[in-house]
Amino acid sequence: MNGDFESIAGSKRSLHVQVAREIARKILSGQLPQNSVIPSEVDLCEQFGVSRTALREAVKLLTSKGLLKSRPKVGTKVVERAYWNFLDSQLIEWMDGISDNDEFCSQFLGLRNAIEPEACALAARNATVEQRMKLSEIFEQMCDIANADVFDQAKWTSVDTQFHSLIFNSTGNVFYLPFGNILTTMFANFIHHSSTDGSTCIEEHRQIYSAIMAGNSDKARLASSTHLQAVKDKLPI
Amino acid sequence: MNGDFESIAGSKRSLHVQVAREIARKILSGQLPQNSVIPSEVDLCEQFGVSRTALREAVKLLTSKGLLKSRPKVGTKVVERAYWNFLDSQLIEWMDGISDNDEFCSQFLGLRNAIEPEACALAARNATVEQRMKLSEIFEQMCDIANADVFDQAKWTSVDTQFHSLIFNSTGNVFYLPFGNILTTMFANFIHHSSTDGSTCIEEHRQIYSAIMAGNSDKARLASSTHLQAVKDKLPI
DNA sequence: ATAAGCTATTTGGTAATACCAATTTTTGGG
DNA sequence: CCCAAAAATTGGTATTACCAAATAGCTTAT
Repeated sequence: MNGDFESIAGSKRSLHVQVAREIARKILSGQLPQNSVIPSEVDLCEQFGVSRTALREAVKLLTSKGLLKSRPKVGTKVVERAYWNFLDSQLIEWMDGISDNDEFCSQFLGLRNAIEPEACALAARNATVEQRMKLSEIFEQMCDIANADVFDQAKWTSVDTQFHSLIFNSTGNVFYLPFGNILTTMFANFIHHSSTDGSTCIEEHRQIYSAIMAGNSDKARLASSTHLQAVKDKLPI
Repeated sequence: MNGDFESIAGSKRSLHVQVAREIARKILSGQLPQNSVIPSEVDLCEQFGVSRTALREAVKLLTSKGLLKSRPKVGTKVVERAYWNFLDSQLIEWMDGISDNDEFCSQFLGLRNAIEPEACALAARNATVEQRMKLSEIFEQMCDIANADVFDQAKWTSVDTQFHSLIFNSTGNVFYLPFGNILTTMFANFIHHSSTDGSTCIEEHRQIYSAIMAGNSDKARLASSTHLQAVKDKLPI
């Protein structure tokens, strides 16, 4: 029984996910270089102290995220970074502590900058009646939290996440759907809202909300851009 | 031996991927409804004529793409569509023939519209010297193909894919990397270039290329938007 | 020197078994 | 008759052992 095993077996999640996370972090951190061949299945089984089945499931998981590629006889290789699926929520979670947090959040904002204004514009045009009703409901909650005497950070993050996710879900475009989950993951793991966010952001959100409800896509796009610019100004870099 | 088995065993890809594809397509087409519980592992093993291990690997693969979620005793459930990762290349491939092709391409263009202009702008600012050299090389090839006596559609698609992928890789932002693969997958599976594309598009690509090389991000963004508008005008819807 | 074929290695796939956790059913007391 | 505790059932989790397929690199024969 080696140390690696204990640390893995003690945790909660299913075994192969834990093994996958360990390997993923070694890849993401560069400890296992791109194009290098990782140890054979049996070696890794010994190293992690798990069965071959569990390890194989882990390798399959990483293969599906574009981190590994297996071939008989050759072994399992780390594929080039260009093929890693950074738009996978689980992979994003695994990034925790790997790269500089501020830089990572800044890059994510670079993605939001492209996606969200357009998503808001599409939502203004395509949101269903049910989605508009739900958005109203969520916005009401945002107001309540922003106007409360004591600012509840956890609640704000939750509602903020729901607000932006619902917009992605209201675009009527399947390719925008995943961004809701990515945003949720980022908010939950990397982005820490300050206590002043509620009061200052509520007007920006109101602009987005009103434009979408009014079906004014240009105004929605603009309001989203403005909001993201404000978010950017708060970032350390 | 039932029919399902034969059709799967005869194919090329690894077994669990084939099983995963079968199940995925049933989910994507709505044949297995959202939130429904799929048959138990042993039942599915019989149905597909594969071992429990192979089926489990398939389920794991689909879980990682957000299509399924397993819990002991409860069984394996199809999760809601909002959680499906439509930004996964393999999932996109599996969509073939499921939804209306023109509509699907149109929606994809809706994504490109958001992402690519910003990617071009970032690339203009952040591309390394090596990346700029590589982009030059690719653009040269585009010109050659466009100016050739007979238009080679396969070559054009290949080079066009490389051109756009390289731009995503040159943004210096990890969240833009996966779009290169998504675009490659879409070009290979869904988007069919007409023979007139080469001659008409080359000037648009030149605008993008020049702006990036000149480090003019605003011009790059605009050139990309113009190009995508031209692409849109060619779509049937 | 070269091409055909062999061999060892590494992943791919199957089957049997034990285990654990959640739900459902049974059972027994009030 | 009701309710709660305990037992059986069910379905995913994990391990083990074994065989098949693929292939890089060596060997051997021409």
